[in-house]
Amino acid sequence: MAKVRRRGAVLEQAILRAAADELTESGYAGLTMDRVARRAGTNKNALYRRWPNRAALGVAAYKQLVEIRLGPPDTGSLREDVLAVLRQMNEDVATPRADLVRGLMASAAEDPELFAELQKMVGDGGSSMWLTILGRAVDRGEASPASLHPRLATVAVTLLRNEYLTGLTPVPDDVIVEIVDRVYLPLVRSRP
Amino acid sequence: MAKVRRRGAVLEQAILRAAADELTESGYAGLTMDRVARRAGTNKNALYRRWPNRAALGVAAYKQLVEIRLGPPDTGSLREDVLAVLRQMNEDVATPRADLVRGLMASAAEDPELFAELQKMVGDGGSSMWLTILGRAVDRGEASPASLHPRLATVAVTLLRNEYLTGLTPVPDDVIVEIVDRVYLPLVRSRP
DNA sequence: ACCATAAGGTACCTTGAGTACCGTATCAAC
DNA sequence: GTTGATACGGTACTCAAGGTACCTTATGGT
Repeated sequence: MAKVRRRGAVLEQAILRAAADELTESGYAGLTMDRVARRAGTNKNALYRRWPNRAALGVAAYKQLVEIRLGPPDTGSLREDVLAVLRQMNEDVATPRADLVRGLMASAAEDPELFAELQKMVGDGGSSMWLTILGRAVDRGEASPASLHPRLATVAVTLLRNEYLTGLTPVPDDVIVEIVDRVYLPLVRSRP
Repeated sequence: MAKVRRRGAVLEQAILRAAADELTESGYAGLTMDRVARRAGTNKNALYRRWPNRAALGVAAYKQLVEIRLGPPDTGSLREDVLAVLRQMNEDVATPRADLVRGLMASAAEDPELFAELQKMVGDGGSSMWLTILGRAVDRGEASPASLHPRLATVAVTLLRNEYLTGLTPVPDDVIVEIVDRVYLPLVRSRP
């Protein structure tokens, strides 16, 4: 019996891979320690040696899933840039992912450190990206320089995130357009 | 042994009361069927005869907690009105309640009907109240008539809700002021 | 070649959701 | 009253899943 025994980083990656797969297939509810262990071809010990509990593994696995970040679009028009980002996000976050974030948030709330980590991935809103997009728009005269403030710049994502956290995904395209045309564009153009 | 046996609505109220108490004391995680039953002086049968599962009971109990709605303030100034509502909300929703909403949302997501009900309580944002506040502001010339649109009117609550759903509560007062002064007021004043 | 370390294997504890049954108080209808 | 359906109380159970304990064995460093 040739039992090649994986160790360290190799095994860790295998576990994370298994966990991420489980997340995408069955959501956070489907992420049980036994299933992940079995799928990774190992057992719960190996998991608990690395993560203190299910929530921590969940967050780590989720991190794998969101690593694929793309740069800001540059269509030459603020409206198109914003629509592109929101639509992209709406696709990424479609049905299974929203459940996932809800589950993780609920489950990680007990551990402040873990929650903070999750927050970085979910709640941040990527303000630097938005400031880039807006910066270009300011140069083109499409937005006021006063709009270059994180809270203001991320209003569009924040509203969309609210939609899929409190509603059912995916968000209809009309809603996205409404957010952009009735809220975001008027806001960044205005003169405070 | 004089066993006065409660039935129907009486018992139902007792259960809901017990569940609501459990929610405020220990959060959604503390809402176990056994505990609620014991606290209400009954047993799980009585619970399952009324609600199909824990999530449904949780939502029903939560409804009890949020029934106390107050009307919109009328300070004579839009800024003060908005600040008052947001600050009130921030107090109401302080620490335990945010966990609660997160837990319920995650747990109710499987049942669309239940989720919709919860959404009405959490996600709605009370657009009618906001339209009232804004309506007065329009009369005073503090806001543009074009701002009388649900999506636009509720932007402030939505941003605040996002804070306490993705962050840890309570939200610092600076954040509330920032939302009002840098986003909401400029938005409702502007007119393209 | 040795040895601490970390795998694998398995069995276990505990909590909590949900179910099944049974006896009995309550209420309505006759 | 007497009867009969309903629904409450009590208890005991199943099942799934998080988390722990303990032992054996492969692995890689010294």
